[in-house]
Amino acid sequence: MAELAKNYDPHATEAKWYAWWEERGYFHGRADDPRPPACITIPPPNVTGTLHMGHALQHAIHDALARWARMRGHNVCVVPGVDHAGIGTQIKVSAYLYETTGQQPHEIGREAWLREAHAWAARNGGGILKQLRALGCSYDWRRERYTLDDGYYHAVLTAFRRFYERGWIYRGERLVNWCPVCQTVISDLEVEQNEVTGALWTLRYPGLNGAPDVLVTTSRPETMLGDTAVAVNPRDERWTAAHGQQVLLPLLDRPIPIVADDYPDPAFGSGAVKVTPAHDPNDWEIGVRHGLPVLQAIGPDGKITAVGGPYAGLDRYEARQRVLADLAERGLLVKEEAYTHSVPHHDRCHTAIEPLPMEQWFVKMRDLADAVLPWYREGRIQFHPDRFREYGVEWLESIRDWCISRQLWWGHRIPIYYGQQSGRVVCALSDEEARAAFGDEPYRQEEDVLDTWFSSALWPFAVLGWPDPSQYGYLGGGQVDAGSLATWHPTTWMITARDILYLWVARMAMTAQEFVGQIPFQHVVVHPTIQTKDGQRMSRSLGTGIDPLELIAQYGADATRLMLLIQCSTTQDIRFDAEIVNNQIERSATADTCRNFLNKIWNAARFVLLNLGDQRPAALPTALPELADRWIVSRYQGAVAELTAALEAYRFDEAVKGLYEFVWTEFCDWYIELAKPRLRAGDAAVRSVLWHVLEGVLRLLQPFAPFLSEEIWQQLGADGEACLVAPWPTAEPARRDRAAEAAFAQLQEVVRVSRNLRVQAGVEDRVTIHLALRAKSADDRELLATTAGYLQTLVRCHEVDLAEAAAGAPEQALAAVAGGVDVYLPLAGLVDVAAERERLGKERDKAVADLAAQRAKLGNASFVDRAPAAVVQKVRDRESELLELVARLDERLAGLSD
RNA sequence: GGGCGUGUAGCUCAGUGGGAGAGCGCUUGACUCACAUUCAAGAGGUCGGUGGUUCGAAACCACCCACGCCCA
Repeated sequence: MAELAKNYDPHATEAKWYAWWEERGYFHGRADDPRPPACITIPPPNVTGTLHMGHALQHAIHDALARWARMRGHNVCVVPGVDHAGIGTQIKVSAYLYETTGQQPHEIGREAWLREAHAWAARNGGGILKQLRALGCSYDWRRERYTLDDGYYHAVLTAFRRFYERGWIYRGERLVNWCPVCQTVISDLEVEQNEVTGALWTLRYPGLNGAPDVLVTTSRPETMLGDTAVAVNPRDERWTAAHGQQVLLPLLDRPIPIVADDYPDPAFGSGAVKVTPAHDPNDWEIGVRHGLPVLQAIGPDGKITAVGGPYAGLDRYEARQRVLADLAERGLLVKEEAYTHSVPHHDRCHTAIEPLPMEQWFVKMRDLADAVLPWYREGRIQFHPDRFREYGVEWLESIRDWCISRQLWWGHRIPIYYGQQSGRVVCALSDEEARAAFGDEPYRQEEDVLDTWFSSALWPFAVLGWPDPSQYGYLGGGQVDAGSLATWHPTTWMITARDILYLWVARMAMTAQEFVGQIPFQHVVVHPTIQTKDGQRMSRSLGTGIDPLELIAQYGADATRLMLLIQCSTTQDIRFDAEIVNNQIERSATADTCRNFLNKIWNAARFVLLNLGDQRPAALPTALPELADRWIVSRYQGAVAELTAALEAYRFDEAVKGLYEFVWTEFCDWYIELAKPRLRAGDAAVRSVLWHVLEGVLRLLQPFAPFLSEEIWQQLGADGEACLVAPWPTAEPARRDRAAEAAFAQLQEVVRVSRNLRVQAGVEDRVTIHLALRAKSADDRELLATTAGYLQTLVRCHEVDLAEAAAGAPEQALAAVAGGVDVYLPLAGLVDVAAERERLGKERDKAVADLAAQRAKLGNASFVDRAPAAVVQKVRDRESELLELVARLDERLAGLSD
């Protein structure tokens, strides 16, 4: 057996074990495996993306759950994949082409551009999946899917056609969110509201034919070029006379009507608003109600159209300045005031959205939403934490139709074909189908592609082979695992950040209901968002992002995983404590803690292996005569039960902290220390306990820190091939020994108190002392008698003088109380009486205060009557304990006064 | 405007009805034969505020304050 290095070096072991696991096929799921299934289809990262902290946390959770399920005997299948990420990729590829060839997309045309884009994605794509291997993720890489692979493309078109045949897909003119930079429409969910400091201008529209002048306020004066009315509230008496009259739109001198509508707020300004149906969602609605014309004053390029007369061709912001200047010149600009308001922006390029009326494709959502609402309401899909279920219900209840067309080339081209002569519209899954449908008539395909989220909404079942698992249940290398969909759908877990609960999770539920008639996943685990130390958003562009690979390089994959999981509670944000200096991680206390923890386990293992040599100890004896053995084995049972419960509740922080506490404090600080003299004495039981508890700890650690646990587990020579497939430890109630735990707790108290006395007395660490103990109860005396050796080891005392309480205190000794035991540290002639009196006096004050609190409770009749008997008894016990403590301290203080 | 989250030790956070906790940091001591990425001891908190429910509130309820997120 090779001796372990003094410190754990993660990098040496990580690559070795990952390759070994993969080579032995441990990550593979097989549909015909009869064990209970467990499946995760990972949220596909963008093909162009790189790993960020959010991914790292998400996949630390994914892999912990996957490994845990594998150890619990499930047939685990984690399907990885990537998303083509429509707009993001199109922007990147176009920028790359422009840089390298100086060509714009329209110059090379759709087909050539797509060839370039596919080639680019093949070269640069899927980087995140490679990085996930560095994190240790045990995914079935053979099954890797891509939203643009043949099978997936087919699934997307099939889904479109099924919706189309249902009559749920329609084309219509609506006000859409147009991004003038990306040159495409985006959905409501891709819009982010940003606070913008702008101004609020008040404009005067002169009345015609005796109508009053109307003052309107706006934050976007340039849109006045497209105004087709002004509106006032019918309840606003100031304007009653003006209903139906007209005002003259300044600059363009166009007469427009004054309409009465409930939208304007009489309390706000003049009570009148300008109405620009083509450029404002509220105005669009007013326009619909009053049959107003829609005049598009701003074009898709963000410039003023011919509608804007003399302003045509100006950029929208330039036009704003010109309009304001011209209005001012005519004396029609009444007021300008500073104004902060939220303005819709595109969440990818952060350009201000321009609402425009356009023909787009929509999906009717009402029926789909109604079909899944019961799943949400009744908790058939379980959310962790549950509050996110209610969050989904609200969205589904007020759902709006989904705009699914995008003016892009990168994506799934909408499978709609138009007959050139008849104008007939046909939905076809292929060009062949379309040709058959149109016969001799020339036809052309719709130019737009589908929203990326339309394709990812099919993810859980599409990656498992829908619509035809015998053909698309891809297993890599041209092979198919036809049973995949039947075996693993519904999947077990969907692990996600909360920002895509609408965008993605709810839509997956709706498509699954429609296409496979099942919930897509049993549990949705919503993890927190990682922020910077100061609570800022982590973002590479802001320079506040942290590269998880850098963390892995600095701390190792296991420590990185632990660091993420130990912070993963039910809160919605995590502040990651790393200090960043010059874009480098200077230090992270949490990461340090986790690395130190792993090093601690490494050294505990080193200790065990050094002492056991090549001999694996015998099975754990049923009867353990030694208290310490019974105690640690019992505590181990507790750790197993608590850790399992924490994972079942998705409390990764509790899981890791519980293990940390057990391993470091109980196993290392107490048990191993006590084991040392016994090992020297050749005790066999201690070897067995050390080995078995350590072996169990490694299995408990495997989901969180797979590399370290595999490395040590292999050296221990445990039964089985790999820690990764070893059975998850189960608590054995027969090994739980509450009496041993209570006895050991009393002993620990004596040790703590004795150590404190040593420090109080200023005894040097290496000096051994004499200790006198006085115990009132026979049980305590027996405990102390049988464990005197423990005190010698843990307190460094050479002799323990044990007697019953009546024996009284030794002369010249420091004193303290540890539960039912009086502890004395005799120091012939060395006791500083004044200091000792002060110390004991403080202790007495504390006890007296505590006693008073207990008595106050017991003096309260309603407490005694109404509190549960057990609680009252507990207070009574505490009262008598404290009473005795005070008496003992008094006695001791009296003894000091001589 | 509506919804949600957060506020506990200097920092990052656990703790949902009955004696205030962890890690880091800090103070003191120790290179003790697994580990100085360590060991031992210690200091440090009107649990955001006010009111209520209760025999009893850090926890439950109401309102308020501060910060953050989502929706409109």
